[in-house]
Amino acid sequence: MQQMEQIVASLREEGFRITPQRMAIVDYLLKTEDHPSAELIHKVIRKKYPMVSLSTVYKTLELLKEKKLVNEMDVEGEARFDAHTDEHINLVCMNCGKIDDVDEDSLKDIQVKAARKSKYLILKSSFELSGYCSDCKSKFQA
Amino acid sequence: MQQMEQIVASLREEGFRITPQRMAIVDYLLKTEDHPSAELIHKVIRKKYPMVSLSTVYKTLELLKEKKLVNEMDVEGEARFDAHTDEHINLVCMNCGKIDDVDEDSLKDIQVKAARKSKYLILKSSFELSGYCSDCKSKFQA
DNA sequence: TTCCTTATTGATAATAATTCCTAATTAATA
DNA sequence: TATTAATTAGGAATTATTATCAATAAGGAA
Repeated sequence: MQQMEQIVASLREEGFRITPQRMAIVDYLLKTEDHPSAELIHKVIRKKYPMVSLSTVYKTLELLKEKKLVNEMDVEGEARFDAHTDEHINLVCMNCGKIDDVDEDSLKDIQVKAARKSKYLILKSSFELSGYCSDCKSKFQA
Repeated sequence: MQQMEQIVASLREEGFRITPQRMAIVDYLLKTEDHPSAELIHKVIRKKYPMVSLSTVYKTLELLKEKKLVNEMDVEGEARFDAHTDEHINLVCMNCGKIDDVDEDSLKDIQVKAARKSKYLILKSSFELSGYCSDCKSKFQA
């Protein structure tokens, strides 16, 4: 679990400016358990900080992604973001769109094995399972 | 490794028609080791069968996806397709865009564990590692 | 603090992947 | 072969994302 100060330090260190817009986006991403889209981040943040534009949200997410401070994932053609950057599995509900995280230590081993077999230099990982969450599952068993 | 006949049978069984367009797309996906985009599938297929439109490619891929005859994955905002539906890890080269598959038996276990922990009903899985392939890797070590 | 430089922002235009629309076509069945 | 409902072609529409660029403001220097 990373903290605001770490992220701010990491950006400042490389000469990036700490703006209220960036703070707001990072703050929201750290506090939420969701995996929001750029659009949703924009919508939520505007309630508190009306002076944040959608293009700034996109640019900030791109920066955070590059610095590996957030992960990006794709759900049905839409990018979703997550500041929880430890190795984990994303569970995507195909009905309600919710995303849950599941910690799983063995992912690291798999990554190492795959790197060895393939001779790739691995920089990013994404483990995703899709289906129906416990709530939605019941609707399909009626 | 699935065969053409299986796919054709599986579609016909559910009342879907076997059209030359669908055959061409399935045929190409079964023969290639690549993980082509809709655009590329269209381009390649038109050489042999000029009467296939891009929207048909999209619709056919959607159908094949629904019937779980191909998997879809996302590479930098572009959908890529793969008729190799066994459990495996996709290795995506962030430099040349190549995608390799690595078989890994332990994925099934992980899937079962995650389903148990989360109470999700798992329908689809996607294990993806990104980095540099062995060819591109060397360019970054000069 | 005040000024300066330049990264960052906001508004909108541009782009590109995908989906939608619908008349024309055709695979499958009798 | 005739029938008909599924499928297709092609272009328009949609939509998430990126690009553009003048205006603004963060951070360093004086």
